[in-house]
Amino acid sequence: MPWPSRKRDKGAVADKKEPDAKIAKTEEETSDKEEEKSSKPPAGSSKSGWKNWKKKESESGGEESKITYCHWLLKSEPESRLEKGVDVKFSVDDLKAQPNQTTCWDGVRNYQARNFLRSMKLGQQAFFYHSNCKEPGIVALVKIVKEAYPDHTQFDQKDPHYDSTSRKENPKWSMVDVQFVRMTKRFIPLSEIKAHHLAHKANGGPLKDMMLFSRQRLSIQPLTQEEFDFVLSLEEEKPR
DNA sequence: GCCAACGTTGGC
DNA sequence: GCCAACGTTGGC
Repeated sequence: MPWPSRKRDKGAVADKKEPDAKIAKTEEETSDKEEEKSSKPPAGSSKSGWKNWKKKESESGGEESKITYCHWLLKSEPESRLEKGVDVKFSVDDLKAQPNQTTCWDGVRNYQARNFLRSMKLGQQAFFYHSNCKEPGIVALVKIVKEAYPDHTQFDQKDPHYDSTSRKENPKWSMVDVQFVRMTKRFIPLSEIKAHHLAHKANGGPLKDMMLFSRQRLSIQPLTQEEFDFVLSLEEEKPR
């Protein structure tokens, strides 16, 4: 059976040493300029949360457009779907079944998403999101266990994400390795996140600019600390 | 399965 | 560089 491929396994193994990540420094034209990097490695964990959300806009001293991202949301399809004859299904259960519960996040073929991938730092946490399925939403927490390095599937003609225009000397696409951390205490549906987003947009709140809604098709999205904390705090609430 | 959103491609 | 055609994503 075809392996999941959207982002999947195959070589993952976190501590395998790769010659290193030689990210091409190409600077492909990117379609955006956002991305900012964080810098503090350990993503903390959260808890508390959103009590400080209000300050975000006012603080940041003088430049508020300098948002720092240190958390992520990774979309993956939990239901089977063929892409060039290969099943791209990769659910959180598939992730948990990997050696070390770790996988390489390959197959990303969008420049903006790739750039975010390249700015990910070791130890940062991300939400594992199920998309294109009956119940879209967040199911688990994962963390970055290996920073960006060339995505080998771009050179594999049999891979659905093969890119004939990419050269080994200067790979266009990158991937990171991510490891399962834990399931969220409950499934956090998109509908619920969206309801909060709409409310925050109207009245202010941490989710008012969440990329899930402004860049709906991006498969790799950054979250601010406030967004991450707020969303995570939802796991403590009763499902509505 | 439909279709809106939106990224990419390519003619000019 | 503009923009229409086209392809993909992903909610519903």
